[in-house]
Amino acid sequence: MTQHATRERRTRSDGERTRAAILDAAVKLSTVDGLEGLTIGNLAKSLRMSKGGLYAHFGSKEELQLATVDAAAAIFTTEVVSPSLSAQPGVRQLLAFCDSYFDHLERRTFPGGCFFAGATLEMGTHHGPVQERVARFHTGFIQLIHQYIRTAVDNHELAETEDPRALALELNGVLLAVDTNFVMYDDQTVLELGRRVVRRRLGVTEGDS
Amino acid sequence: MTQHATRERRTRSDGERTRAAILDAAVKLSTVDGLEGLTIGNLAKSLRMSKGGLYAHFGSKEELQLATVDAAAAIFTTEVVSPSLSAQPGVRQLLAFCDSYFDHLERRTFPGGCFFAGATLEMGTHHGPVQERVARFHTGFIQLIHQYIRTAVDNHELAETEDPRALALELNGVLLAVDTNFVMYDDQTVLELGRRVVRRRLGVTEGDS
DNA sequence: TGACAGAAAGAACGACCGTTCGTACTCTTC
DNA sequence: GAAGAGTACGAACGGTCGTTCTTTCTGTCA
Repeated sequence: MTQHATRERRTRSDGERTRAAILDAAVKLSTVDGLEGLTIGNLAKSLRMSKGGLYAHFGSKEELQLATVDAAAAIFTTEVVSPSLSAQPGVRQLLAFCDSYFDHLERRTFPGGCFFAGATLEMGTHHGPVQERVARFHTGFIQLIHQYIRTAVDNHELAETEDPRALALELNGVLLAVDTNFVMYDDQTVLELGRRVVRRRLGVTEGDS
Repeated sequence: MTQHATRERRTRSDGERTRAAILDAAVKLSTVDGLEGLTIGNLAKSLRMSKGGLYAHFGSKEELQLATVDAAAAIFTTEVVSPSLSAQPGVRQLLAFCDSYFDHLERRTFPGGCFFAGATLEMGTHHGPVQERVARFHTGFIQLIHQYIRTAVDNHELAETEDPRALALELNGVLLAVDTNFVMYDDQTVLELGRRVVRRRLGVTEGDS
């Protein structure tokens, strides 16, 4: 029995670099035009390469979309989830999550605002593998928020009557509303408003890190 | 000087009926595929008419999109705004607005969830006449919420320290989060959760109409 | 009733869509 | 350095996009 029983595709170092560049452009383009509005032609043009060349890395548009979701998830994890994980358990983690979210909007990580705000709404009614991938990530980060809230309740930082599901919905809502307003009106002040609203809701007094 | 100095296009009664049918289908299709994802071919097919026939009513896709936004705005006004206008001034109007919003989601007025939640996010980065039309409507209903809040503060139903802009952002956020979850997971229970959250935030006790 | 204009069909246009293919180049490995 | 596989190009495919045009039909009104 040979060691190539299941033939694995070995990628070359230059190919790996190109693939990363493609996904970087794909994530950015899809926050502007949506995951469905993302086209091979536009993507190729923005990278100054041929459409055929793209198919050396992705066998179909759906594969490209799936990889784009994963790439966006990785960026979101680095910029928003990770900072919250390394904060003090409880309310500080909730605060870090929301603040990091506003920060990643402010520094315009994605030119079209939050990738997942757009993707969840866009793919909500488009059932299939791409929707499932988006939903799985969305579910994951909502559950993370739930966990932060339960910890905060256990730590007596939040009232025992606090319903994790309700508070998570409220926080998720503030993030969505801030994103929508920021993108539509290019309004910087809504970021500060969001930070204030979150602090007030979590009972965090000014001066806390 | 003749009475036809500026030639006005007079629509026939059957044409008016068709136009309404087109817009009805266009609104529904665009909540699923987006305003950009809406195509003349799909629209014609769903109406069992020809693409050419559509151009008797709309000279371009942009005209169609603008008319679609207006048609959606009219439906939204009827189903969500009007019920709130006829409620008692103050908190009851805020409550009526949110409740009517959840109701219009629940009865699936639009198959893809809230038209404007999708349209604002989709058109946010697509500058042009269509975005302006969407933005104008969005601005209008946010300002209506502001007004409701100010009235509620004047009526001492809400604390004087309440910041209208902040509360409007919170309520807008809850609506957006409920819509997103409802569309993505087809989850009925999130509607009831949204109703509870809004009531708690507005300090409305159970039993109020 | 006849004339006119609106409504609708259907064919056709160039452009772009996702995808496939044959070919040439180049990085990696023996 | 030769072999082989990954990388990339560019042309081409059928299909759909938005749009235009010509033609036929029909509601409206003098």
